[in-house]
Amino acid sequence: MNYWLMKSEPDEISIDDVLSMKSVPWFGVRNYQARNFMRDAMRVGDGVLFYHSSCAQPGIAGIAEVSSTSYPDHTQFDQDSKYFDPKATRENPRWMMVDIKALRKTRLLSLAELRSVPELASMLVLQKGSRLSITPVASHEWETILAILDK
DNA sequence: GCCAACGTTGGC
DNA sequence: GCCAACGTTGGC
Repeated sequence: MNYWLMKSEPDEISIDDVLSMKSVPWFGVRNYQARNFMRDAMRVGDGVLFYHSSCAQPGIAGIAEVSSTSYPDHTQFDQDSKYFDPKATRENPRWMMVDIKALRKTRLLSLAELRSVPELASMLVLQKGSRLSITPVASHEWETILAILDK
């Protein structure tokens, strides 16, 4: 079992939005590293820290899980989508996605608070210049965060 | 809105 | 394969 942190702009999809649905297809990822994580490493049941980014209060907003293996992101074929990719074909899809299922909303564990916890200093999302929308989370980081949230 | 940091593109 | 130019991310 692996753990992940996945960023979402709450203006687009917030933890409340995801909670209101059984599962959501994580379309629109257009970064190879992030795609490779979904395609090669994600398994059904993997834990997900749902992170709100590009907003007034960035931070972890909920807990989710991976609910499907990867499959082609249909928006790459849709000319009307902002995620359309003219170089992608149905025979050779370039972008993949998984489904995500929200488990619960948490209190907002802010970026500032994450930075204040020494055990979490290794988190990829906290590294300088980190922009990846999907990053692996070490099991000790996952457990530390759950312990903080359950306190 | 600013801007540092990063990823991608494309000419050579 | 190099690398400058460009576009994007995302905190502040």
